[in-house]
Amino acid sequence: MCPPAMTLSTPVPLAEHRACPVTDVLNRVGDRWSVVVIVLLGGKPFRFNELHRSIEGISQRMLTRTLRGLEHEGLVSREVFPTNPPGVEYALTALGESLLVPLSALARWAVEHHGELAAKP
Amino acid sequence: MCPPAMTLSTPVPLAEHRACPVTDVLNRVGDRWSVVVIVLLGGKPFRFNELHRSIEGISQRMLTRTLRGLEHEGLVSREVFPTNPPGVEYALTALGESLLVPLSALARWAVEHHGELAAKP
DNA sequence: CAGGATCCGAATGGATACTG
DNA sequence: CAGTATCCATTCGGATCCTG
Repeated sequence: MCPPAMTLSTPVPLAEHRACPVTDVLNRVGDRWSVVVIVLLGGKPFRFNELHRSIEGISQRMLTRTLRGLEHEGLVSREVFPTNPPGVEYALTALGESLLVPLSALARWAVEHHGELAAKP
Repeated sequence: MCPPAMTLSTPVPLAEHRACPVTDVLNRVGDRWSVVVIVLLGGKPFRFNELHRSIEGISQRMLTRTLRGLEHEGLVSREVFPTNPPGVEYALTALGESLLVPLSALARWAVEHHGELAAKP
């Protein structure tokens, strides 16, 4: 399968059938926290605990894992300042910023149509 | 937290602190198959087994569950034709179609920047 | 054809305690 | 401050068998 767009640009690495780009991106960013982090970092760089305080409900472990994941995928950069106590600053990379665009569109849809989705109970 | 956009429109149902709209939407649609199904149905209505054949790798159980979820959230409609053998047709609702728009933007980003994401191994 | 019902392994994610 | 290390519950999702 895979969205129409793919048929335009597909060399397709059949070797080890990787899922289609869309599925792949969602597997990387579609977890519980990644998008939240990206959107926050879209506003300004954050320090670790600053992020921790800003994201309600996230555990320290998950924040670490999420950041490591995003960093490792090239969406977020991590800079260490060897001050005392040490400071670490996270920010979006250029790639991360580019992802922020379509993500913002999705966020807009979310706030606009949020009420129309049926409740879960 | 929650993206800037939220501060513009937030009545906030504090009662039972539901996550922010963005997180909520991602929890509903950010699973393994929902987006794929939505994008496919964006092209035309599908019958059950037609979908099953079109989505490589999905199990019958997951297709059912995904469709039930989307239907129950108001993103997909389900119409039964009491023919013999019976036919069931799935299509996007108006809400589903509206979601397709930002999703397409994300899909476009995916196919364009797919190669830039670092590999996982 | 379009599913419902079970079973089970794998991945996700929270809580907690400890560290340079 | 910015993590790492464990432990454990829940969820996700595939495989398989069965039905109107």
